[in-house]
Amino acid sequence: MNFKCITNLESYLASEHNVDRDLVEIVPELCPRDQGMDLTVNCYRLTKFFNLNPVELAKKVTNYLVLDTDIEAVECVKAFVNMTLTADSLYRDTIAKERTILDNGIIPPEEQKKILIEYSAPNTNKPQHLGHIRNNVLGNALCSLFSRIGHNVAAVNLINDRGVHICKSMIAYQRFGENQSPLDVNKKGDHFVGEFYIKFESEFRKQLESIRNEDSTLNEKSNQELFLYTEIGRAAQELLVAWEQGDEAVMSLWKLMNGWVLNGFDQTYQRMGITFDQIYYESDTYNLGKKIVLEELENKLFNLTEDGAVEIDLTDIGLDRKVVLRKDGTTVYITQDIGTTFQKYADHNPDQMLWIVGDEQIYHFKVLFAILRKMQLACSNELTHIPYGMVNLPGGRMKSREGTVVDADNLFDEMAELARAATLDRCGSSIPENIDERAETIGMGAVKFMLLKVNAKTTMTFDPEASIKFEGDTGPYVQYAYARIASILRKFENQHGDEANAAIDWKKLSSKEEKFVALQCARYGDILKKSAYDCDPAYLTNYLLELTKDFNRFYKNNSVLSAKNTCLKITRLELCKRVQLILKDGLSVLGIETLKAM
RNA sequence: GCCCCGGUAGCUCAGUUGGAUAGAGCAACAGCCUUCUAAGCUGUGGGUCACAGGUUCGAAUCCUGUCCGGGGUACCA
Repeated sequence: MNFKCITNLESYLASEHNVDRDLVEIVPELCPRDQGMDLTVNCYRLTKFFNLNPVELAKKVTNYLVLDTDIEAVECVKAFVNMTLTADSLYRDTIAKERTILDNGIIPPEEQKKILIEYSAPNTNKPQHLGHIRNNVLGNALCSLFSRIGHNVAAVNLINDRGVHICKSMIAYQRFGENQSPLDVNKKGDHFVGEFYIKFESEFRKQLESIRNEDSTLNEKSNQELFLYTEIGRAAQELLVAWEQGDEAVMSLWKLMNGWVLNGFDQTYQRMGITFDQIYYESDTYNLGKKIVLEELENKLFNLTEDGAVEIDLTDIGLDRKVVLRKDGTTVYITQDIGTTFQKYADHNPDQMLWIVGDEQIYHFKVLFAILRKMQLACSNELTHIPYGMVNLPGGRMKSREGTVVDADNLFDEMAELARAATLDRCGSSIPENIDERAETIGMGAVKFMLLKVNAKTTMTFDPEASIKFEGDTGPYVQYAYARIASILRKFENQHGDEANAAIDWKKLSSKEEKFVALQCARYGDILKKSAYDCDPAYLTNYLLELTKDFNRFYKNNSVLSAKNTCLKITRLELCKRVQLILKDGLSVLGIETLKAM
C-alpha cells in the first residue's frame, strides 16, 4: 500500500525524532469495519522506531494527520489512529493507476534471485493421490509466486524410478501381467502399473500369512522384517540386484513399465496445468551420488564403519550418524539426493534451492543440508526444505490397504462431473457450448483452491462432503465473481458502448462498499510479497476470498449498469476492471483458470 | 526414551509475527431473485483459544510444566 499521507507521516516522525528516514516504515492496516473509517495506524508498533510511549505517539500522529489535506477525519482510540481519507486521495492512492496495483508486487532488482525449486517427485509404481496433488498444486503455485514477484525460477521434478518398490510391481507384472499393455485394457499407464503394485502387496500378505502359520515364532516380527522370508519378497530383491547389474531383460521390462507410468503422469500433470523446466531421474543421479560419496570417503569427510558401510558423523552439530552407502555398496535414499543436488546446481547455477516435500522428511533434509554444507556446495547456505502437512480423511490417514486412497485422476473427474451438473442445473435448456471447459475449469479450481487455502504447514483434513459444494470459501466462489464482472463488461459493450469514452471521476464512488473494494485492491502487491516471503500461497488465497467478498457486497448494493449517470457507471466499471485484473492475476498465480461465464 | 509439529465455535480452518470486543466458511435457524448471473447477499445463535503457572501496560500468539493428537528417531523412501 502506498498512501501519500502515510509517506508524509513517516517523514514527519523521522525528522521530529531524528531517526533515519529510510528506517521508518509505517504499514497502515485496513480499519476494522465496525469502526467505520478507512485506515488505521497502530502506534503500539511504532514504538520500535521512536522512543515514545504508544499513546503519546498516537496523539502526535493524530495532530499531524488532522492537518493533512488528504485526510477527511481522524480519530484516536488508545494507541490506534483511525482515519478517513478524502475520496480524491483514497482512489488516487489505491486503484487509479492500474499498473501500480500489479507492479507493487514486484521486488527490487537487487533482491531478485535465481531460485531452483524441486517438487512433485513421484514414485513410478502407482498413480498419484490426493497427497501428491497437494504437493503438485503447492509447488506449482510457489513457482508462479516467486516468478511473479520478480525471481528467476526453474522448476524441476525428480522421478523416483528405481528401488525395491519399483521391482515389486515388476515382479507382479511378470507373474500376472500376461504381457498385456495399458492400451490392451484401455487403462491409463500409471493406474495399470499401480494395480500390479497392489497385486504384489496382496500376494506378499498371502505368503506372510502362510509362513506365519507354519512358524508361530515369526508372529513377533514385523512385515518389513519378514520381507525376505517370503518367496515373492526374495524375488523382488533379486530383481533389484539384476537391475543394478544392468540385466538386459530386467532393464527392458523396467523401461517399458516406467514408460507407461510416466505417460500416465504426463496426462495428470497436463490436466493440472503443470510443467517442469527439467526432469531428473533417480536412476541417473544415484550413481553420481555414489561417486561423490566415494570421493569424499577418500577426503575423509565420510568414514567406513566396522562392517564396511560408509557413514558421516554429524553428532558435532546435534544430529546423528548417517549411513550414506550400505555395506554391500548399494545406495540409500540420501545418496541420490546428494548426487541430484550437485547435478541440479551444475545445471542451473541457482542462488537458492528449495524442496517441496512432506513434513515427515524434515529430519532427512536437516541431515542432507548438513552434509552438503560440509561438502561446501556453493549455495549450501541457501538450501530450504518447504515442508507441508499430510492430507487426511475425516476417518484418519488414507490407507491403500483399506481402499481409502483418494486417487488424483478420479477426484478430478468427480469434481468436473459435479461442476458440470451444477452448471447445467443453472442454465436450463440452453446448454453452453463450452460446457466441457467450464466443468473442467470449475472442478479443478475447486480442488486447487481447497488445497491452497489451508496453510501449507497444516495437516489438513479433506472432507469429500464439503468439497463437492461450490459455495462459500471456494475456488468457484472467486471464479464466479470474475464471471459476473465479465458479464457486466459484455452487457456494457452491447448496451452502452457509446459511453465508453466518458470521463472517470473516482470521487463519485461514495459508498462504503466501493471504498472497501478499492482499499482491498491496494493490498494486492503487499500480499504477493508476503505470501512469497512466507513460502505459502495460502496467504494469497485467503486474500482473494476477502477481495471477492468485498466485491460481492459492492455488486449487491451498487448497480453498475443502472448507475444514475454515465460518469458513475464508467467509474464503477473501472473499479470492476481492477478487481477482475487482480482476480485473474491472483488465481493464475495459484494455477487456477477463470471463465467469462459460469 | 529422545526430537519436531500441532490442540481456537458442532465440523473445516484464519488470526497480519505481542495490540481494539478472537474471525471466516460449512452445518442450524430467519430473511432477500419483476433491478448487472441466488455458485450470490443480509441477519441470529454458537468460544474457559486443551489445562496450570509465568513474563508485561497488554498473551490465542512468548517462556515453563502437564494432558491429548500427529510425525520423526533405518544400512526404507
